[in-house]
Amino acid sequence: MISGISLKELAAELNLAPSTVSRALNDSYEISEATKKKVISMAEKLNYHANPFARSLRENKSKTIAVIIPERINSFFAQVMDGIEEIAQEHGYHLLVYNTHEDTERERKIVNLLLNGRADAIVMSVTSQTSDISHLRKLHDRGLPIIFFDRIRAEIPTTKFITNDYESAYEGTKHLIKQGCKRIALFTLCKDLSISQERQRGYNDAIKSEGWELDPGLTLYCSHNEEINVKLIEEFLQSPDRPDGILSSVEKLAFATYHAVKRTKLRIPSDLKLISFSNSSIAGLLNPSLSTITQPALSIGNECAELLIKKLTKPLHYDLIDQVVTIPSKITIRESTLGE
Amino acid sequence: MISGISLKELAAELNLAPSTVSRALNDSYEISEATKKKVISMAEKLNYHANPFARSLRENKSKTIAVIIPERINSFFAQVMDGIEEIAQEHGYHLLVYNTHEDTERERKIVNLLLNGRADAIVMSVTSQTSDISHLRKLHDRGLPIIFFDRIRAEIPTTKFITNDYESAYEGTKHLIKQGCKRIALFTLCKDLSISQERQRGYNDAIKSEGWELDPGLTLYCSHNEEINVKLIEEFLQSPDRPDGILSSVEKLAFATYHAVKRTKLRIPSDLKLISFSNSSIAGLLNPSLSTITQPALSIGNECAELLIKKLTKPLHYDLIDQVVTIPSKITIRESTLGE
DNA sequence: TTGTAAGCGTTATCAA
DNA sequence: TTGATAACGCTTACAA
Repeated sequence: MISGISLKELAAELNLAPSTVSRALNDSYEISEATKKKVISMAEKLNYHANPFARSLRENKSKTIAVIIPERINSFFAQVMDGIEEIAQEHGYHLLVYNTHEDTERERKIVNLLLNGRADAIVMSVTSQTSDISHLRKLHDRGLPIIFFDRIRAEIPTTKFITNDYESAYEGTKHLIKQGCKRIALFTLCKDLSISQERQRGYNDAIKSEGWELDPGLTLYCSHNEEINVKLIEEFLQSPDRPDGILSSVEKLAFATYHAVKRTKLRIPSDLKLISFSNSSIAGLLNPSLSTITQPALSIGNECAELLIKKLTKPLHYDLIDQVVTIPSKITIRESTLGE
Repeated sequence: MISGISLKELAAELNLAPSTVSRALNDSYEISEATKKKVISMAEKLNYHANPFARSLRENKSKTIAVIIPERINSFFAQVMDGIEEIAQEHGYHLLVYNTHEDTERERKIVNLLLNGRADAIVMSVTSQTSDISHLRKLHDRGLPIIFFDRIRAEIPTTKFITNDYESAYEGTKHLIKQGCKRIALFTLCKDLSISQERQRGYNDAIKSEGWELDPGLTLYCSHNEEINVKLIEEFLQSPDRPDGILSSVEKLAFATYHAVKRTKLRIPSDLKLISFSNSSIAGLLNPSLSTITQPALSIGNECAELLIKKLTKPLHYDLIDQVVTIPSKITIRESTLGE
């Protein structure tokens, strides 16, 4: 760290007590306008900048929010981050960012790092692998304000922001049915994630609403490895009971599907229709363009930050009550689900 | 911030002096193994975590690096961030992240925020609009270690990491020529950015190497607004002296070109060939798939962080000398530049 | 090998 | 309206 001039030195230069200067800079009512002016102009002249660590130590707060996400190269998480940063910047908060790379061990380490108060609060979306949540519980038990979004853990009693996963998946599946699909598959990452479960429920209920049987073989669990996924999907598409419609619960599985389809003789949408959860701006560029369920990423980020900052600045008036706030997604129909 | 137990309290619990406990926890050679063991186990038992601000204040360093990027929803910057974080985590450094949204005023504010020593160093890529660099100079003059990548400013005497922009643009243009293009356009963001200038030079030299005239009308300066760009490109493609080949110096302009082409009767690659700087994993998914010049984003991030951390931890042995380090890009030929 | 004490740069309490 | 002083939690001379 670079040391500039200190408050004490500034005070000496002004022939004032450090406490007076401190109060003047913090615009205290106890200080005369004349003194304030003098102090401020001298502070500017000498390029004074308050040491944030001394202040944090003294005030017991860091003006910093930690954000933990499972991956960075993902338009949804990137947009949420932008949403959080927008509000944080407005209120003078800084953002400490951590990428877990979908690795629970890494998530645990990062969370433990935050146990020392480096951040005033945490906004996070858990790893798809996370099953043991003792590290999250510890954080919450210590009283550190924490908010979850998208990949939430219901067990931690705090506010969570998600989209209407059930309804979106239901609508998406219904749309595929309306477009003539008879065997609809669900592509997902894992069974454990709450959002995966909700999306699965929405898909299930849409299938059942037609009086159809649920076929467990139509749910494909994918990995985090692009290549493996493409292979997996390709095999699935080559199999005798291949689907004629796919609801992809994750953007990258939709991309993997495009890749896989290229290796087969199938064509989208004639042989296979596809709709996916995705916030990617290039959905419309794919060939054929991809029908999407777009999550309100920016709003989710905004809401997380707003609530958190309210809680931090007015702890008596706001609380992170144990509730799930839902902001609806938007379905955009494009060529990939065009009917015959 | 949440207050846990302090060093003093931990020491009291152990019937030891705070200094002894501090040394034990920091694995000092002065402390006996027996004491160390006792201290560490008690620290764990009582869930002790050193207050980072007290330490920062005392040691005059924050173990934090600030990263400033012009946009987050961009695969290149996201990958660089991942590269920086990888090394930073290894060395126990935290990352403070700021997105300028290509806005110079925002960049200036953020940079001024960092004047107080909140971060030990800065890694940044400037806004494409930045012309006045007094804020950057001030940072550097104060002695804050700063490294630039990609969007660099040569005026600040420090280490910069870039890719071989000139050669890549030259090779890309040459490739278009070899594939039969006669009128090649360059799509770029602005004239001021050093990388834009280098790419322009590469393009220019490739054109001239054929003995062709340089046509200034073939360089298209785009904005940051997607819609405007699509419109601009569409008009360009509809004009009588439309190009038959395009070198796009920015990923998003390639996407905009796909959009624009959709609105015309032109076809890629038969009527128009396209190659672009891009780190997007979906380049191969576009139809036709996009030939790309892929920057070594992860390596750039790694190198930035490694050098910076060396400089921070061993200031006597390493320095951020005024030089530009070049890591080469990789050209991947796909369908968008297929010859007849 | 351990303890004492000072100090990092702030802000808050109390006194003037 | 301003000043003196203590305290936040840590590390490091220096002393024992």
